[in-house]
Amino acid sequence: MSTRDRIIKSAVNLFMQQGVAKTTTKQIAASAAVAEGSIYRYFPSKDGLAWQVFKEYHQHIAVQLQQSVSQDINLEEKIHSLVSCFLKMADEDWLMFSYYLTSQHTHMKSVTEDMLTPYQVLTEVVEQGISTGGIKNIEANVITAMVMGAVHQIVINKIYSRIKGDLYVHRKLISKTIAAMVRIEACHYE
Amino acid sequence: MSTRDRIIKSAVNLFMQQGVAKTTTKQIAASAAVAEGSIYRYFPSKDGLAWQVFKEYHQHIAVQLQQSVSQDINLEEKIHSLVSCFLKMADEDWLMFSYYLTSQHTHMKSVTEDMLTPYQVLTEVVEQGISTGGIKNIEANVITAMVMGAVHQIVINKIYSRIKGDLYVHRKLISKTIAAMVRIEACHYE
Amino acid sequence: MSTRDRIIKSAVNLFMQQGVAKTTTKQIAASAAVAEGSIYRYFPSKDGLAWQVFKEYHQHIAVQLQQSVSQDINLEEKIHSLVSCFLKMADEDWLMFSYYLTSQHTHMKSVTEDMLTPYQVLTEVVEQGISTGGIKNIEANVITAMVMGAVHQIVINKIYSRIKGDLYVHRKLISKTIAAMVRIEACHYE
Amino acid sequence: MSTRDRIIKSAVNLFMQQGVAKTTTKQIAASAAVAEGSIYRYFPSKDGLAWQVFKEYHQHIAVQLQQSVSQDINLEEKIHSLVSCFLKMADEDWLMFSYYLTSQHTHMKSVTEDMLTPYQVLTEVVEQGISTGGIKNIEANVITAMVMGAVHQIVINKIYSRIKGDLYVHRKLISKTIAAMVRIEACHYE
DNA sequence: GATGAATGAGCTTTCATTCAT
DNA sequence: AATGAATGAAAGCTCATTCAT
Repeated sequence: MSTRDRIIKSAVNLFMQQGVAKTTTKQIAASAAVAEGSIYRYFPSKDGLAWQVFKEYHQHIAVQLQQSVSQDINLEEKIHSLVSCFLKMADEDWLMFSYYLTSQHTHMKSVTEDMLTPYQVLTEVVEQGISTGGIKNIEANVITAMVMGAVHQIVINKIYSRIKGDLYVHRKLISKTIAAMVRIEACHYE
Repeated sequence: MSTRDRIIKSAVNLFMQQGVAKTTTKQIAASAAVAEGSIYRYFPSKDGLAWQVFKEYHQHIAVQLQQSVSQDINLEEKIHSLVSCFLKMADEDWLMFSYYLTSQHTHMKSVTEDMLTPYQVLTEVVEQGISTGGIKNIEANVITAMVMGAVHQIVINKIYSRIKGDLYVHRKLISKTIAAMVRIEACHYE
Repeated sequence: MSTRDRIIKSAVNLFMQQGVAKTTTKQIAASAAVAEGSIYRYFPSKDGLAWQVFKEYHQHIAVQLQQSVSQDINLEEKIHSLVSCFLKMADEDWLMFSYYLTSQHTHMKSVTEDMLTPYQVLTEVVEQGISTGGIKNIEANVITAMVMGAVHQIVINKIYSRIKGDLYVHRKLISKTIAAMVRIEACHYE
Repeated sequence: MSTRDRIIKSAVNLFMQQGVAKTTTKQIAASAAVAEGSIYRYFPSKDGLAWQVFKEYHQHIAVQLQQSVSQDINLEEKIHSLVSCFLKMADEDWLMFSYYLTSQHTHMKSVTEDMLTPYQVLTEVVEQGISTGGIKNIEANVITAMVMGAVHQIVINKIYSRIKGDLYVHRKLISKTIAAMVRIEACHYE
């Protein structure tokens, strides 16, 4: 494990336990068994470290999601692929995944238009669904939000210990539920 | 507006813009037009202020949600009441509401069993639905998570400017979608 | 007990336990059952209170000591009177007395020439002893220091719990010891 | 001179002039020509610094006193050794010595049983004197207090400018006086 | 005389960052 | 590449003091 990776792992671990602000560079250095100064050879600052780690993983997730649906044609298949991919990633690197989810609010302002995001991948799938007629409801942003939230909260509730064990086992139920969500027809506002 | 309320409003405003850690007591005091020391007459510390405000509003939401469903018998009615109440509260006090949602991760560890939470209110409604047969799926915790997440994300995406305008207008679509979610039957795991 | 006296008693009590610096006006007010602001009706400041109380008691001791020897002619009688008076005062108002002794270092710089001090009273007795021939040693300041220190330390060691119980019972032994001290002849420095 | 020693010297100097409470860490840092933060690399806090310096010197004195009498057999010799050692130390490092004496009241509560103290060394000498018959009076704690006080006050009165110049020159007179003190026979209390 | 909320200067302490080694 | 002592800006917080009631 490289020095850089040791720093990342130690940092994310501490960030999750205490938050970025309450985590000191001294703690990170001690946990990674490097000198405090060494952090600055790989990252511009503590906040820069927090951001860079978020950004890399954020984009990693987006790429994985995009690849997971690349072969699918059918909407239901796409949903299943996305959900499965998402849950598998959460199970496989729980530390990074939970850090990604809980630190979103902090970093979202810094996400620029040119970056590929999970939200964009999902939006694209939904919009394709609308254009091909599989999705009747035309309020894409509301649907997309609800779908994304539904899956996110599964992970968040595991962080809060309201759900235990691997999440991948729930992929069918979750996919089915989401399939039902997108099938809803548009409402006429009174 | 009392000194305490001025402090709360100024603090939450700054917390939302910069996060708790990056907000200084000096800023809060200046914004509330009180002396820095006055913060400590009403709150034990900056973090204590952040927690207390979260806690009060968290419980306020729970109570409002509980009241909103108290008259309903039908499951669909309950869902509609909860969704409407939730969205109305978000629209009415957007500042507090968005602070509540974005600071959840920080404060959830400190929530004790004896506190009434929105999650509890929703869980109760879902479990009643299961026991009365309206909900077929018996994985209450997964359903509850997805439902909660779906509604939360609506608000979060407004914070991220992915959704614009009042949220209350979407109550019918959201309620209908959630009604569809809970109607899903249980899956048999392979 | 007047408000002023309640403040003094509470303050001195706290000063002894924690030192003047670590004692807050809030504590004094709470202990004296008055409002914080009321302290300032009787004293100019916290440090002013500490000083004023010291000064009053310091002079009170000096006056008592002076009176105690006013009738005595014989040197041994004078020593016995001073010692007895000193010990009796310590026993009678232990709180004030121990405050006086332990806070001396802090306040000594502020003692002006015109104030009557215990040290002056003792010096006078010693110098009379020298001039009447009862004391052979002419290094008055060294003798006086040693005599004063011998008696002081009795009280200090009670503060440190190295001596227990009333001090007045030791008056004979102490007087006798001091009588022996002043009887020492001068040394010729090599 | 090491960073730590520069901090100690500057701190003690300021503590003597103004007291610990009125001395700021800024002043210490400026006087020692180090950054404020550097104080905390060597000491846990300002009070911790005050205590640690006291403790080290307190124990240093105790060790020196113990060594000074280690070769002596005769009681009078012991007294002379202790007095000479004590006065020499005062003359040699006046700053530390006067800090030690004036800050005793503050720190005495924190002295634990396992620490070697000057008081213990003196007590041992007195008790040996009693057991070997050189000291008739069996109230060891009263004698010890008086002897200790007599020598302390010499130093204190120099702090108060009541005595000028080196103290070591007075060693013969002081030793002789103390020898007379311990020779006093016990009193029968009426 | 008494109160105690409000003040704000100034304190101790922390800690991200630098840089000589 | 790695170190960790030194830095010093800036933070949270305290608390003596004031003053309208």
